[in-house]
Amino acid sequence: SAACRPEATLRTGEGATSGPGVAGVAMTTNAQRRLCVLLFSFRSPESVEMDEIMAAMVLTSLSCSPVVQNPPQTDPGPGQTAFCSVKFARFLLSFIFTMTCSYKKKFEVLSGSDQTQREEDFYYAKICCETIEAGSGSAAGPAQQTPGQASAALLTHRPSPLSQSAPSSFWQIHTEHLYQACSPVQVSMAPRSPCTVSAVVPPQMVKPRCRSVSVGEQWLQQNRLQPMSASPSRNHCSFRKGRGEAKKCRKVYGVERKDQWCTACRWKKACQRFPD
DNA sequence: CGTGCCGGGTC
DNA sequence: GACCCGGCACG
Ligand SMILES: [Zn+2]
Repeated sequence: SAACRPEATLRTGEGATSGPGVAGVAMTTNAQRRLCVLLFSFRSPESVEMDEIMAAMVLTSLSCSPVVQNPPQTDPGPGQTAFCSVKFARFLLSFIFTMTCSYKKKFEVLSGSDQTQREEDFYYAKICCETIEAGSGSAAGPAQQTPGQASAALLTHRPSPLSQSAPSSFWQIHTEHLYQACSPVQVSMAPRSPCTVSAVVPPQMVKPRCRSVSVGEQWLQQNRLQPMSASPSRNHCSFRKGRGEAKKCRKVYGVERKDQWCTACRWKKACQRFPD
């Protein structure tokens, strides 16, 4: 019922990603809001402008989802939390897409099939968030396999004392390539919530391939310890104007569609739709 | 040079 | 308040 409802169904391009365009991204969140599912497929980008808009929307809804929010453990303040979640969401998206891209490429090489024309292949990524219990750090086992699916990657990220800005929770990203099924495929979500997402997958038979990567490594690399150079302020988050690398309304919508910018951007103020 | 946006306007 | 813009700091 209302246990799970799609938060966004959209198309996105290379905006928040790198590599080939991404068409059709659907996102759902379960009742406990601990699990998030991205369903997407690839294709060659056509309308780059539209794609970038949608990519920004995916980012927004993903970063707003409690799956990516920082659990109220250390409570670093509202501003910092928002910053971290947006940044982490951006990182998750690009990581998932690039990883799926490389998997897709590798599969094409191995199978010898040119799949550039195949834009109906659907992939999906489960993003699980389990708050860490004191002591036992072992999370529930990998997501159960469903007929018609093969594991493309199983990613995990565990918090380390070095990762200050990373959410202090257990992360499990499970991306899968859907094939073999001819008609609507059911994607099961959390065991408790009876939420399902259906997608039409082309009839096709290929052999599955597995690989696993660690998302924690890259996250830590990209968010190395803050330089913390001679800074007069003793406040926690006092990084200066480092021009946060985020697509703002101007770059997303373009100057010609200025009427779609948020009011802050229209008034040359700090963007409030895509904050850093 | 394009972009983000602070400070400082006007109505 | 809403709205506009010069000018500067980034990359
Ligand atoms: Zn804006």
